[in-house]
Amino acid sequence: MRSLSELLEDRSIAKLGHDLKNAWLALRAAGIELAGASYDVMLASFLLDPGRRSHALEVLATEHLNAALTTVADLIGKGKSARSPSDVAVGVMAASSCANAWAVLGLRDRFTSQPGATAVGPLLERIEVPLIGVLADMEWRGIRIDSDRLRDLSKRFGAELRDIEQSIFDAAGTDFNLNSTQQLRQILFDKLQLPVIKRTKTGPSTDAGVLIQLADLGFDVPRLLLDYRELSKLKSTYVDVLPGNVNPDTGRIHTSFNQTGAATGRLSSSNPNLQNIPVRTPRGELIRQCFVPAEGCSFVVADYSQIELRVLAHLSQDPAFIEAFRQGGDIHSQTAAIIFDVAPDQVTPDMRARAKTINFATIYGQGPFSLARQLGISQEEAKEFIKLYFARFAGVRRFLDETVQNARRLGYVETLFGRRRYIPELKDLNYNIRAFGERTAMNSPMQGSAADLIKIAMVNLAAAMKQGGLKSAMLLQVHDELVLEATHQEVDRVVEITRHEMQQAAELSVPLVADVGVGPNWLEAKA
DNA sequence: CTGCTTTTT
DNA sequence: ATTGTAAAAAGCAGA
Repeated sequence: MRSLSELLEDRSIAKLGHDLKNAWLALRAAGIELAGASYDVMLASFLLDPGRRSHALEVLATEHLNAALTTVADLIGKGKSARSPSDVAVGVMAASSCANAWAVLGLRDRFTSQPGATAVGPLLERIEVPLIGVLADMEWRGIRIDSDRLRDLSKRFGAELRDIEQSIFDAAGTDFNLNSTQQLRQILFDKLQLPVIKRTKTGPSTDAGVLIQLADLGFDVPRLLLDYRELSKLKSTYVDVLPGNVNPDTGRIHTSFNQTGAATGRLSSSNPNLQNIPVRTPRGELIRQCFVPAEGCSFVVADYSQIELRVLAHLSQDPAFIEAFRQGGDIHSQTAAIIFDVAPDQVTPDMRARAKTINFATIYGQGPFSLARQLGISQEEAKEFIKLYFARFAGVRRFLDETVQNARRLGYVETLFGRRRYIPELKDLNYNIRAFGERTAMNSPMQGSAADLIKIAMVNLAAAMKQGGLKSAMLLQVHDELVLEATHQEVDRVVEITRHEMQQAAELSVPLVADVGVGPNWLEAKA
């Protein structure tokens, strides 16, 4: 019989690590299927305090059990000099594994008797632990890409890049490293004497906002550079890298979904990150088109509509907001009609755009200064606008104020389902840190509740598809969106089940709406 | 390794 | 008195 680590090398989808999901995948690679999980120390730690730096077993064991565990890195080394786990003597590995098992049991006892344990229990049992297997299945299945098309894009982007590069050198009158902000500063602000718009800690900023302003003043180098930056980012981060992420055994890309990555309760994705695939620009769309379903399948893409604003409406119980969502239709237009006190059909595109901006500003706890910048109005006007907004949505103002007050008193905020996030910054003596804490306190319940809702939907959807004996499956989660692969036969059923499970994840004071689309690639499936 | 910049929701 | 929008991952330059 072959060792587990040999099997892992065969099927690198199963990554060595100490979380339960990776163990699940490793066992599957070895031909052993777990029936389910009952507890996960890492997830328990995450729910008890999502803000802490590490939830690694050895760190938790040191802290709570005063025990020093041997890590995988201790045994095989790190980075390029790392040896294969199969080189470690069986006895050594066994001893380490036993110590780990002991630590898991000790930590579980510790955690279940801890003060915050009552709040954590249901989240762990009903959401996070059931989600482990769902995510393991998604990672295991992976997603297909059109590598030929990406290589073609790489050539095209490369040629374009060389042209732009030459134009910039001509316009600047000298060659330099376009990727070096230091050299760029010298060209822009010393040689060409362009005005400094904004500073970073280390010198004049050259970020996109600055370049746009300089381009609007009629300067060529910043205009060309914006194009260069977009092209270069997309090529080096996505177009050139994604084909190398294809697993040779499966022909698909297997990302990792991290369940303890974001303090709000959102998932994160890495190796590669498939939650930040471009879409905004025409070139971004070309990249999204390269994500394609298996032969004989279509993508089904389901998006929650305005989930964070709906959560806000529910949590705040603001009557105007709730009524707007119950009416249905475009929420930003509805908001505009309420703020500007006009009939819904009298809302102009500009009014809608302003309403949309301030709706987002509210979700993020944004102040008048940045709202003014975004809307292109004075700070005074922005203050008036915010005043008007909160006069119409007094319930939202009250809710946000109470949330911050309670957070100061209790030290934490909570989502709809009791997921906590501690915010020590609220007590900091530094004004900036405190203001940051206040924004965190306002945003986390909304972002976190939305994360809870889609996780519940995912667990229920996986169960429903299994129940229905469907071959189709979830592939990706992108915060408010699910990407599924459905056989042509099953497409209609998958669309309906997905919509149903997302919309019925919980009963709120406003309807939950999911928009579902079908298509031959990720771009075109998005409704 | 840190800072800057960019990508997504 | 003082900044300035929440949450991530990743590539590149330069020390």
